[in-house]
Amino acid sequence: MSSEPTPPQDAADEPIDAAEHARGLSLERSRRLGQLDAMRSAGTNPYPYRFDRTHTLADIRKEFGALEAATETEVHVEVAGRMLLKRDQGKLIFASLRDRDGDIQLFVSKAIVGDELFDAINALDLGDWVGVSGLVMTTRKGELSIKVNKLVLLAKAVRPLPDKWHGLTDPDTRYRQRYADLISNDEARRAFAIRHAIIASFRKTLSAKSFIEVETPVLHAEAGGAHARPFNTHHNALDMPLFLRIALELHLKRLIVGGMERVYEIGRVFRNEGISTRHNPEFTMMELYQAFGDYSDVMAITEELFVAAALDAIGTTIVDINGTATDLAEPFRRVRMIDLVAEKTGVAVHPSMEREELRALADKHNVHVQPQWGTGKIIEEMFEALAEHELMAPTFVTGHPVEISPLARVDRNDPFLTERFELFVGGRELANGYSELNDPIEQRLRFEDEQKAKEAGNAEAGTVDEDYLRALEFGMPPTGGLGIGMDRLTMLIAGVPTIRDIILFPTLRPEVFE
RNA sequence: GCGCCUCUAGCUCAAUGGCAGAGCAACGGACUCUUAAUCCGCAGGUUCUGGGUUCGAAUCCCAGGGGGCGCACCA
Repeated sequence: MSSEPTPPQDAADEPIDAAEHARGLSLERSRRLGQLDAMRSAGTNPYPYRFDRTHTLADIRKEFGALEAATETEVHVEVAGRMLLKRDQGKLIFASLRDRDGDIQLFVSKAIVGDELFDAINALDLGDWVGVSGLVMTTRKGELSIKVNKLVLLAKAVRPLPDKWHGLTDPDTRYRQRYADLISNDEARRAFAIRHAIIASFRKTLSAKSFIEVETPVLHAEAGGAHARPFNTHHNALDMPLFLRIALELHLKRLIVGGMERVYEIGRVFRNEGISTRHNPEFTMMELYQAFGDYSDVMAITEELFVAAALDAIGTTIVDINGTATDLAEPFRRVRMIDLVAEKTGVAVHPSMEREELRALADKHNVHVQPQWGTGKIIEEMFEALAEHELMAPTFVTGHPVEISPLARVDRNDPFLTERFELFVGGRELANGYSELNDPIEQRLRFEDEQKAKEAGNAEAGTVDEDYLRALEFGMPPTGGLGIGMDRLTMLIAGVPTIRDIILFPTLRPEVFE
């Protein structure tokens, strides 16, 4: 409002020195900042506090999308959005306005708004936020429009938008200036809408199954629940080292001990490892635990979650995997890890075999075996080297050796294997689950093996978590557990090739501002 | 960490050893049904940074920085 105090503004405040003043961007910013000063001098706040709209742009399109061409209505609406395009016709201006989920054309006639407002609208820059009131209409060509009566600037854009047709293409700029990417690239907006829909779908599905959503600590005294290098941090008041969590698992299972029966968490985990098209140092996991079930129950839940998420996010269960249309609604293939290795090597393998025999087989297939690896680890390495990357259609790989699965329960039919699965799609691991080990005596032995591996120099190995063992000693019912990589699932459903396209602000080196 | 590629106007891109250019955006002008509006005019440059070769470097070489891809790491 005009009575609001306007802080003193001076163009000389701008940190643009005289030598730079003639340069393109500086010149453009100066011009727009000059508009701000002029508005303030005239008693108008270029950044007003609020605007009440009657409709979103999608509302208008839904309600009036069927209007015939050249229709004038008496329906008065108030809308708000960012002005992205402007087509000046002399005494008529067409502009494109966009809000969160729609767009619409503004029809501005000099005869209706008068000379002063017409000139003000003409002086707006692409990128400015505006609030508009007017009547719903269609043009002679049939374009749904708002015949503008009044228009107010809601926020001035001082920087110019990216190219109106090509948007932003430079990956560096797209990730660093995600705001500009979202303004100018439809594909970016689409990917993050899909991400939201998937997470919302998970919550809906799990709530319907009586799962409770919980939040467990991100700061851990011990980084357990997976094999990965953690980020280290420090608590000042307690003067103690802490780790950012690498998994959600051990706290959620404590809640199963506590009797919550069905819990899940969707949360960020942190792994201090390489960055690639499939890895970001912080990423989002969904883990759930269901009392009285085993790994077959959580495999079924995995399929159900995937199908519902795809339907909710993109309206179909058909997704593209490396150029092949694949229906997620079909039951996922199930195959044991040892059978995949046998298939690739032509030799039946099993963790009970002599280590030397497996090592020779691995050598033959150029899998380099490290001295501390046991038979189970050798089998897994052969699986990863020979079979994993070829698993395109969704495949549950099951029966991981005990050696590499310290938290999973031994297979009821084979003491060398666990009741575990990993889900692979497009050659990538998307999920991991098992019948949870709930015998505290056996869990202690498994932890002690981990501790030995860590002391032998394996930085990813775990340690003995005494509190977790104490929890198990109170008794954990039979439980099935599942973890799903939400980022990779989103990549699959959105059909994007890199994890940076579905993480709003991926990890980058810090930008240097001069 | 290693290898390959890449970095030019606000944005999208040309120029491959010989005068740094175009489109969009901006600026000035024309236009009352356009929609990537159109048309006329004008302006905008530390070619990522530093060094070198050369009569001459955006271009070739060296070093550094950002980014991409691949490898390694990621049980």
